[in-house]
Amino acid sequence: MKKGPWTPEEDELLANYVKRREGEGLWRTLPKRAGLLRCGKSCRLRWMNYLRPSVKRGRIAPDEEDLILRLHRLLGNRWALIAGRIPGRTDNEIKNYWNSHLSKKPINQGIDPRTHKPVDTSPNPNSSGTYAIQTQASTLTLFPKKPRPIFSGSQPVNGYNLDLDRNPLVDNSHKNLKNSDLLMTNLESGHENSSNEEDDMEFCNGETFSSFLNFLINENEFTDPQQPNVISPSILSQHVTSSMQTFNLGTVWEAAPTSTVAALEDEQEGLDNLLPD
DNA sequence: AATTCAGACAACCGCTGCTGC
DNA sequence: TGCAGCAGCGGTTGTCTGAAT
Repeated sequence: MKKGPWTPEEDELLANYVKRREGEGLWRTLPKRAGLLRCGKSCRLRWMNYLRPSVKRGRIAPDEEDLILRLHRLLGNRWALIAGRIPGRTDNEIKNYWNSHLSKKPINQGIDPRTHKPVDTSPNPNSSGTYAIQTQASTLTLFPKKPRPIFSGSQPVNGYNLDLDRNPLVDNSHKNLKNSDLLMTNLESGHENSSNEEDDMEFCNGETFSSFLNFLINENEFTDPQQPNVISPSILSQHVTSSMQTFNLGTVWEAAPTSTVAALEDEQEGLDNLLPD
């Protein structure tokens, strides 16, 4: 089994085979059929990241860079999802570009590239829990009208512990969702837990998710002009309400009342435990 | 000219989730 | 319900190339 860089001859063998024969898929048996001394995984990666006709070569344009930054702020290191929004770019390419270029930009601006929030190493006695609001859109406060547990156990998202049983951002008495990642996950999956017979929720499809993501990318609509790094709950709740109408999200989501957001801001204690080392 | 170093990118590896049996 | 096979994902490592010394 050969490893390392691909030769032009190997590229030609693989590309010709995929184009002329069976297309993508059946990667495990493809190398033997195509006459390649590579593992199927390597063939798939080479095709997806380099040989596929739709792959765009060349430098990342400024508008693409801006889009990557915005999507990363929303989605974290979910490179495949980000790549899906940028035509011709692969997850590997975006990941590499982020690690070698973009991750340094926020640092230079005093922003943590992982959380997209200001780096503040000094203790802040006046933080009063607003840290929760400043941890990017991940604190977007949304929950179903008919609350129910969807996730259990620990699930690190963007470097934060989202253990629903211990996470002070989660109102466990109501099992409300208070994280856009959870929202995203449910939007993407179409919500697999909707088999409950008393379930009258309508979960959106991928197209709706795509539209909703487009909507979220326009970050300026969510931010307070006086605090550009802070998602404004009031502005957000207005837009979430409108998004329910615009994207036909049905009765699934409603914005948290302002009082809930205020209550969150009082839950400073224990937040430090959520921070990554 | 030779060597070292850092950046960019390609490729690998381990893991997860999905699907079919 | 459990298992195996598979595709896909994200973190990590390897390789190449050009600049600096």
